[in-house]
Amino acid sequence: MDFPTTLIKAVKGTRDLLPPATEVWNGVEAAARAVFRAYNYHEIRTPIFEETQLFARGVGEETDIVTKEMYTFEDRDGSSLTLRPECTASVIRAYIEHRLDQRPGMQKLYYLGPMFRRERPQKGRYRQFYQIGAEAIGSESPMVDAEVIEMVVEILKRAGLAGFELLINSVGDRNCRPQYVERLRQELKSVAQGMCGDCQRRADTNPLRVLDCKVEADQPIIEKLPSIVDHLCDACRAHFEAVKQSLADRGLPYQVRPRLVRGLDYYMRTTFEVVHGSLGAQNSVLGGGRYDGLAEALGSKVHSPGIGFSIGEDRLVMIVEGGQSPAPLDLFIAPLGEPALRHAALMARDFRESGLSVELAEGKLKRVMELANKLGARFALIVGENEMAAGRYALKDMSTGEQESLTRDEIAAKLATALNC
RNA sequence: GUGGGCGUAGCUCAGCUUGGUAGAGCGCCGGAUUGUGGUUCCGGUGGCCGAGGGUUCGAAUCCCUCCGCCCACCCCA
Repeated sequence: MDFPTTLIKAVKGTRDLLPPATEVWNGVEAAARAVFRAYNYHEIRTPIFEETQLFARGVGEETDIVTKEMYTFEDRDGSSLTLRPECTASVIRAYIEHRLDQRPGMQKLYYLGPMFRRERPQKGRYRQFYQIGAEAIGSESPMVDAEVIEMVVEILKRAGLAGFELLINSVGDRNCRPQYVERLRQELKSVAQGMCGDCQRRADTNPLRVLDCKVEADQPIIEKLPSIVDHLCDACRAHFEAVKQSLADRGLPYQVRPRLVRGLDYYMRTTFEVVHGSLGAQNSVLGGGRYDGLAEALGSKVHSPGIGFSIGEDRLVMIVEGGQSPAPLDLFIAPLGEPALRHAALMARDFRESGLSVELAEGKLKRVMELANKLGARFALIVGENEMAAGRYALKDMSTGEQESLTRDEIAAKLATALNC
């Protein structure tokens, strides 16, 4: 008998989510769905892969994301497909394709599911990762920005997260941003040589990223660089002020971070991020922003301004985990002997039908009681010959050890009261 | 793509410096207790010591190569 010498394992950067961790994932997702519902967002499910061009156009042809960090492959007919690295482009594509702009009001859509990136994995960053996100399409109002931010904070709270910080910024629009970037580039020409190697390179290739440098020695220089919030055009400044005002009205604490510059071309005006200290180098739990030109870039004939965010679910689960325990088992049934087993199977079905989680296992009583304990059962029900003859069964409360002899109706009533609280 | 750390039981790890044929705790299984769990006690199962090659009488241990995982960088969706 030959056994394979190399075990097949989950591929690099992917992982299995096992119970009881999956309970935490479901808890986070349930919290998100509840909040989405409260804000009148509705779920959209887009394909997990798309034509490569969608992401290339949406994200920017020249970015690292497109050139080397996507899961791109050739289909059998020669077309280039890509596993979605994010969902915003897909949502906008669907919005255009199905003329959702013709539907009444704004489109408020949410999604959740796996995304893919082809990078070296590290803490909180996997090749298959999960995002929960939403897009509000069809309005430029700063009130929408604030509501989206309020909603995402509500999701985090509802999911059980505490101790996070909300960071916001405005990156301007097509008018003022290029001017600011040029200004920054000029400024860097004189100071860049005093900075770290990465920054010297970025000063040319991607000046905005210099602002995000973490090298300690560079910080004094960065402090003196011009800030984007001082270079917004009138319209962008008014928008930003209105967003901040609305956040204040809503009692949402935030910090303005002029150095919060999202890397993607399509972001305009409001950008935001939530960070949490326990995450290591990848400390961002969620990011989002306004993308008023994206729909046009993807071929929309109508102006479809939007704002959205996506939560890194892997990271959120990582910091929420531990606070929640797996769902307990309501009832464990221990039948003794063959006739009791058949009888118990029917009892199990009835209790399950009434909404309880029920497990049933045969074997030596000591053995199955041990199992009941390990499974975290709230109650154990012993079904033996004595019980069947008497029509009264032994119901044991596993936490107190108390046991009483009850009829089926009494058991049902007792379980209902004990478990409904 | 680049750098660093780590691969020994299901899990967490010791053993490696100074080579002598594999350990602990937890878990799992059984017993003390023929129909009663948790605590306790006793016993047991469990390892191609990541893979391949080399040195040696002898390698988990020393050397080389490869693979995998983790962390960080680049970048960030």
